[in-house]
Amino acid sequence: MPDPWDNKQPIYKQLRDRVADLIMDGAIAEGDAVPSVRQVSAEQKINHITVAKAYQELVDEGVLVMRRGLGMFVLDGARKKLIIAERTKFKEFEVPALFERLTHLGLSISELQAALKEIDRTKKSK
Amino acid sequence: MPDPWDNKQPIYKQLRDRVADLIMDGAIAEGDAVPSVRQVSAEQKINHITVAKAYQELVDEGVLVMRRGLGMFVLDGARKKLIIAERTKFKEFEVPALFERLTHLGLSISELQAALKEIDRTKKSK
DNA sequence: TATAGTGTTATATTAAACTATATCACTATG
DNA sequence: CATAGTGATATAGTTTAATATAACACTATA
Repeated sequence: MPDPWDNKQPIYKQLRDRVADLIMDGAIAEGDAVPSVRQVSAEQKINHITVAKAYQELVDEGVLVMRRGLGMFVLDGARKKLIIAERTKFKEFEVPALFERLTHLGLSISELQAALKEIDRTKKSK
Repeated sequence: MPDPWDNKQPIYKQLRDRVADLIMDGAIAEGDAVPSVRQVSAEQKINHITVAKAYQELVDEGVLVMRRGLGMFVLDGARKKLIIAERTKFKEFEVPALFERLTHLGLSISELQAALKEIDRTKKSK
């Protein structure tokens, strides 16, 4: 398997997004510890400072809290908070950008809808 | 007005996308010259090498051609070629990523559709 | 009280993107 | 043929991201 990182965004940003997704999905529950900096660093073969930088972003967002000597933990209420914040980002920036993209490509909203439903069917049937 | 560049992608990539959009929209017609490297460099206050790098990508894609001493020109058939290539990128990569994004945010395809139509109505009524 | 596991900090190095300045080769036009 | 407008090239410097290596401070536990 090739590296799971693309070069369109810094690794620490991608890692932050990944952890945020896991929290929003409930795969990492509130109160739980997030995988340790050293563990992620070793498993993903990336520098521990890169991992710490990703976690620090989530600390700044009020999603994670650091307990000295213990690790980083998901705060209570973090899941809802994250989803609200990400939905706002989505509607404010990503949806308008998507609309522009459709316009330039000469594609309709219906065509996008069809493509999304196609993926939905594919996922459900496995 | 702040800088029209975001920091999520290198400037030369963003510039390449902008020019590609102009060509797909027909704002720059086939056979026309694209704004000169020096002109863009001066207007946007970015280095000329950054501009040349953006244009070079479009040359490599078979969209632009360089005529020594004259400038860079949009090739015949480039518009259609670009639209086909960009639509492929869209369906192969962007739509699946969008589907995942919706899943993580707990949003439905219908909700996205509604948000897009809202933008559509806003744009049409101006 | 060692030991191992947390996150943090410090130093040095590499690579990519971007910048500033200057110069070169080619083309059309006065 | 001089001039101004093309893109390309060369040199050197800054910034950001990421790396490698080492050491530090704190916490739980054997």
